[in-house]
Amino acid sequence: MAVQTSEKPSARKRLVADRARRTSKADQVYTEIKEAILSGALAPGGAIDKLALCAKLGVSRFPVTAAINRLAFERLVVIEPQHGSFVAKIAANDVREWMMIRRALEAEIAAEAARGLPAETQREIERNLRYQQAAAEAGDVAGFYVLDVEFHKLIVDGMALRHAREILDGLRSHLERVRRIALSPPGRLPSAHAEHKRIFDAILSGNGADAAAAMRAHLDETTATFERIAVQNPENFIG
Amino acid sequence: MAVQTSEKPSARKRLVADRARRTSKADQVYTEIKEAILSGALAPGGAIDKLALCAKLGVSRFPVTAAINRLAFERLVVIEPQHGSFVAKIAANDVREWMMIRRALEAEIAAEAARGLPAETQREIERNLRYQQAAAEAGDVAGFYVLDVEFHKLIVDGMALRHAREILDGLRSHLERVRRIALSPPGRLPSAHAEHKRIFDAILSGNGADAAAAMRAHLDETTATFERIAVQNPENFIG
DNA sequence: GCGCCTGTGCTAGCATGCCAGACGCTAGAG
DNA sequence: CTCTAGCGTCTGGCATGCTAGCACAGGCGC
Repeated sequence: MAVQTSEKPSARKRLVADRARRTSKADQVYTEIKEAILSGALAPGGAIDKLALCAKLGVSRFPVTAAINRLAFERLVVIEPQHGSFVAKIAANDVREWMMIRRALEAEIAAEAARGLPAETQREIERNLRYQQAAAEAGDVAGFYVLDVEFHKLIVDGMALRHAREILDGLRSHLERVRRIALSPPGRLPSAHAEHKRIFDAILSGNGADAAAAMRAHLDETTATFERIAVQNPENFIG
Repeated sequence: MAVQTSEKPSARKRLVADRARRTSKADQVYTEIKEAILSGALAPGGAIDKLALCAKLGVSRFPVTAAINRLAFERLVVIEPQHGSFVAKIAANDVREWMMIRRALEAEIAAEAARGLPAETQREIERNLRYQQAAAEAGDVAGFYVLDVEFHKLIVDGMALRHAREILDGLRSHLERVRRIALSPPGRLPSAHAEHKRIFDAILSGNGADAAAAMRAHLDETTATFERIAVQNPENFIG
């Protein structure tokens, strides 16, 4: 089926940089499935039909298998040999542990940031905080969430912490599934914005302990929100 | 043809648990290569010859490709499409970041442990500390290292933190490569044992802040050791 | 009527063959 | 002598066919 219309090999230019940019089919399938899991289109515990995916995406089983293996590695899917692949379920205990890890890491990073954050990053965070305020005042929950995620990423990226960034992204991808179940109440927005501002001010003041404490307080609030979601939607959780 | 004397179908017991125990060829290859990388048999920057591995392990390219993909996912190897697969190099900056993440996580866990560690775990740690003392007095660097790793794992496992355990194992696998380059000087052993004991005592005392501080102090010392290794063996590092 | 056994339809795991891209060497042109 | 174009060879990416193991259901013996 899949009619491979191979284009002309025209340009013989050696673009080594393209190697990084190049996106394999396996990558595309990976992104596709991950998106579906995070958005909830594939429900926790649901089976993943490889052949249907092959047909839908017009690729062979190889890229699909590779993608699912990668997702299994980051614990978003569970592979049962000779049986099937399933979207991982969410345990309430896991949510607590993920948030504990986030708290430990981000508090440490906030303390580190207090010892010096690039000026460029500072400007970006200031802009982000202004947008947060606007979104909070408008009651734009979805918009605020995007800014919220960006705020946390800006600090990590500003400190050029590649590995911490990857770990936190992995945690967030799990937590994102929980958040999808129920958005925070609009009333939470102004306080979240205030907490973010407190973190940023502490970082600017150069007091690492204060910055860490502010980050801890903020993430403890977030954890409480997740707990509420779990309590109010027990059908989506195990344990 | 080949009369497969299928054993007695007797045992009809469905051992679902076996599914988890089952080890695929890809798993075996993965373990094999990872071991080679961590032990230094495959040097940083070195090329990985897939076909040689296929021949050596008597499998086709499929399990090897899957294994290398997994290793690339945890950043132990780098795949350059249409070019080759190489053992990841070690950057001095990465070592600092890995240790920062360890410090943040393990300090948090120590604080958590101070709020209550299972009695069984306490006994195991006490035993471990006695062995540490013996190894330190005997100047058994290699033996002490095994106990050192076990000490840190015991605390995490005692708190039943699966995800933190995985993250820390991943970090340790990277750091293990650095440590292989140069073992700690024997003179470090008694102080390391003393630091471990201080951590454990703080945990038992129930003071979370003390436990976290003790863990931080210990890991800062360890970081200093890594820094020395990097300075004394610049040829093994980039950046 | 009940339970074990076997057949059937699924799955993931694996082997293999082919393709396209990236290097490196060499030969030929300037 | 130098530079470049081209070809050979190596690599990873992908498609596809086959194997083995699990689950479930229906048939056979009891």
